[in-house]
Amino acid sequence: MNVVTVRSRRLDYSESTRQALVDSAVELFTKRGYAGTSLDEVAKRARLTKGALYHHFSGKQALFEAAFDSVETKFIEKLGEIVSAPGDPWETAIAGLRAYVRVCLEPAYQRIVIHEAPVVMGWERWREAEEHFSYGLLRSTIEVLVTSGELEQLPVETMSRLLFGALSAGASTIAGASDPRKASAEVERTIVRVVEGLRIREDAPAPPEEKRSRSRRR
Amino acid sequence: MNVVTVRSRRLDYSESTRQALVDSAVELFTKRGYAGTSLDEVAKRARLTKGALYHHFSGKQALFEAAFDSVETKFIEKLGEIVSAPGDPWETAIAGLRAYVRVCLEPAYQRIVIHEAPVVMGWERWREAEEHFSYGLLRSTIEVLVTSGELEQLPVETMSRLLFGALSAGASTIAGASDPRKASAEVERTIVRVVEGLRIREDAPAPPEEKRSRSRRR
DNA sequence: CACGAGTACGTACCGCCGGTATGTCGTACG
DNA sequence: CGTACGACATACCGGCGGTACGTACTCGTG
Repeated sequence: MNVVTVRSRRLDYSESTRQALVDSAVELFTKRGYAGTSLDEVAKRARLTKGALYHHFSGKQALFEAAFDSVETKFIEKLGEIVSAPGDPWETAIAGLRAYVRVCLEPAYQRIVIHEAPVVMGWERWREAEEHFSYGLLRSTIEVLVTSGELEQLPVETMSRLLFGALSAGASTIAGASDPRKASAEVERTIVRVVEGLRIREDAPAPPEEKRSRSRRR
Repeated sequence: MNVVTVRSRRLDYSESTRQALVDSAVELFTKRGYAGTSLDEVAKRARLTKGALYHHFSGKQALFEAAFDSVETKFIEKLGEIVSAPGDPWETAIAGLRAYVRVCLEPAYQRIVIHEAPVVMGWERWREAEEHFSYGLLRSTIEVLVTSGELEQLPVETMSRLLFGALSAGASTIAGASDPRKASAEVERTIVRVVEGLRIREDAPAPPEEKRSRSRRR
């Protein structure tokens, strides 16, 4: 009959239970952290048992990575549209910056992606995964700004790393602040100011390449 | 006789075993991380048992915090001398920056203080502890720069947080780079450039306060 | 010096949790 | 209609954090 095998109802069910497990994991990891969450809890909250969990995932780490992917894809989609929108690259980049700060306020993103992922997955693997998500977005945006002559000629990779770290710290600050709205405004303002400090202004050309401001040596 | 009771030899021994436990914890936490280290291992490496460990510390968390304090005090001392040295505030601050980047390359500092502490201790408690250590130092340095008119008038707290995050990310980048020396040089150069972007240059006074610089070429 | 008390550990054990091995039920397929 | 396989559930193990308790040594006191 159909050359393309129709996706069986059974597979649909299976996929839905897998998604239920991931959703449950995201919730619990967000609330109690990786170490504080037991697999029995995750399974129970999805009205399943640990057996089902170990059928779909090879272990706790794999479950966490699935939760990580889920959170990333959920929050980063819109961000991609923003920074890839047509218009002045500088303006869109700044808009992306502001949007990302807002994403960082989501508890799930904050705890799972920013705080726990580097520890749970290991920094190397986290870095690798981030290439396809928020960091990759930031990096490509910066690359555009540098090649279009808006930003100072600095190593893109390094600059992206530093800015990414600053953004994460800003997000944590906002989340932990007594007045999040005020903190959010300050972080946005400061971050934008930092980036503008790296902007190339044609009215005052930057000093040619490496230049020692003082007689400071070594 | 001595009015002040002399410290008994027994207390000396006790203190030394405590220190041995802390040293062992620092080593193992650095190599295998918090979750990957068992208390039996820590005790065994110090030629003790878990009983001794639980006599000196209330639990695994408390042991970690002791290790955290140990690492911080060990590496931050020299940094404090550097930034509190007399001389041009800008130059000493930059010197402090470079020195801190080097501290961040220490594996123990990297893993325990930067990566695991916020997760293990909880971000709020980590932030509180950092007030007395590296973050406190950075913050006070920035405060000096702002009040002495070297740096742009921005919220000191926020600026410190962002810079601290950028530094941590830079350290991680260096540690994970295939060519650490090159990466280190790039991070230093970029960080310094970022801070210089926030510097107030009297030859070209910055636009008064908040100002939309809307004139932009493409 | 005798002796009780407190300190500095060691030993034995418990409960939880990640992981594994195995069983069971339903569905697709020949 | 039987059978093989996927989608779970159940039972169990080992390791680890934490606790309870035992013990030896020391110190202060009469």
